[in-house]
Amino acid sequence: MSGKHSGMDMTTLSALAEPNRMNIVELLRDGPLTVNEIAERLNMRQPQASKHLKVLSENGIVEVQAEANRRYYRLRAEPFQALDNWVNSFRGLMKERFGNLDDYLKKLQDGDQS
Amino acid sequence: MSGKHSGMDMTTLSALAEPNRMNIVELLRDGPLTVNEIAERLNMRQPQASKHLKVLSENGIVEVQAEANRRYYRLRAEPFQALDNWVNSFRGLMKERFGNLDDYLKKLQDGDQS
DNA sequence: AGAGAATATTCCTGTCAAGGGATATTAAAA
DNA sequence: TTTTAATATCCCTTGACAGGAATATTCTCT
Repeated sequence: MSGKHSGMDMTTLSALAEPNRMNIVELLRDGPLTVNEIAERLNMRQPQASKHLKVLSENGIVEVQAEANRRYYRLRAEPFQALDNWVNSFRGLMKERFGNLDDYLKKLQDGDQS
Repeated sequence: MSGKHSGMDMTTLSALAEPNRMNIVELLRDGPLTVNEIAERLNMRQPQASKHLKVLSENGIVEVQAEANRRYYRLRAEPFQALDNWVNSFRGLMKERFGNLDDYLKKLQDGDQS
């Protein structure tokens, strides 16, 4: 064998690569929401919302908390930790190669909070 | 309108979500390589390597440097910076919500330098 | 138990992207 | 200019996946 694609979980990336799912993730930044709330705010139909949430769920990006009739979906930390860790493993390489990465990052993280 | 999927470029994610392309990215960690070298080390055929490199190129993940007959592909910093920035924008949220994110991250980034 | 809300699942269909193979392009060397 | 190496592109087929619509499931409340 010859192609071991690092520790980064591919399914996390492909799950996030779908626009609607990305929208869901962005939406859940502000806290847990039910399926209908999600579907409504992103104006997609409920079944599609459920399907996308299922994918996100299967990849550990969200978790469910059943409460009466509703199901609250919330973000989970692990996949973001893993992603952060993976991206940061490139930092050393890029720092020497491009130099100003550190400053660039610091500027972005400080100023840009849209 | 209602679903603006943040500042994170979706194409970067979908480009990285493909196993072969992820392998290429991992391979290019150690420095620029030609198409044939890449194809060879990942035992894929040259045309597929070229195609994947084209996708990575179109998304700014790699850049080309022509040298005589060969074309050296190397990683670019920007997409990783953007990704890092995006992931870090979740950090605050997760820190309060999960508490131990900071320590977890610090541990990972310190120990794991494979 | 029956009605109704909230959510999940199934089936179908269309689209898009990846691999295979052949071939076109570009540049170097003879 | 013909050959040869390196790389890119084209066509075709196939598989994965997302949306649409209908339906099944689960829970709550009366």
